Amino acid sequence: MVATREPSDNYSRIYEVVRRIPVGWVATYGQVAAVAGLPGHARQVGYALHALPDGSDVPWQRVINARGEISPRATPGWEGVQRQVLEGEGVTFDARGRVDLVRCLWDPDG
DNA sequence: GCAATGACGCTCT
DNA sequence: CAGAGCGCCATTG
Repeated sequence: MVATREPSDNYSRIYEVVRRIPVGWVATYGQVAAVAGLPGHARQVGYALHALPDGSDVPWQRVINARGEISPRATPGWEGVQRQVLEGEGVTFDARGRVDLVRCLWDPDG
């Protein structure tokens, strides 16, 4: 049943998926989009997370791009903070400052 | 309703 | 592996 779901509802769907990301794991925008039911809408995922208010219960910090890099936000140096936060959760990084997707990539099926 | 923007993804070089 | 260009689609002005 479908249902005329408003555009904002799509955002909620993305938030739900991000909330399902366990600590110590990370997911890519494309993955979140696919799990949320919006394959190919990776951009909208980033757009939705951008609209997230500060203090939300959505760990949007665990969402990164397909390359395992932290997308540069409007706040300069934020990616440095983000990296430390993820490290505190148990996420491993490589010498290039990228997340080890082979080790910490979240598996939506599991 | 049209044009521009955007926390991206993929492919080629 | 790294960098640049093109494409995708929804939201905003």
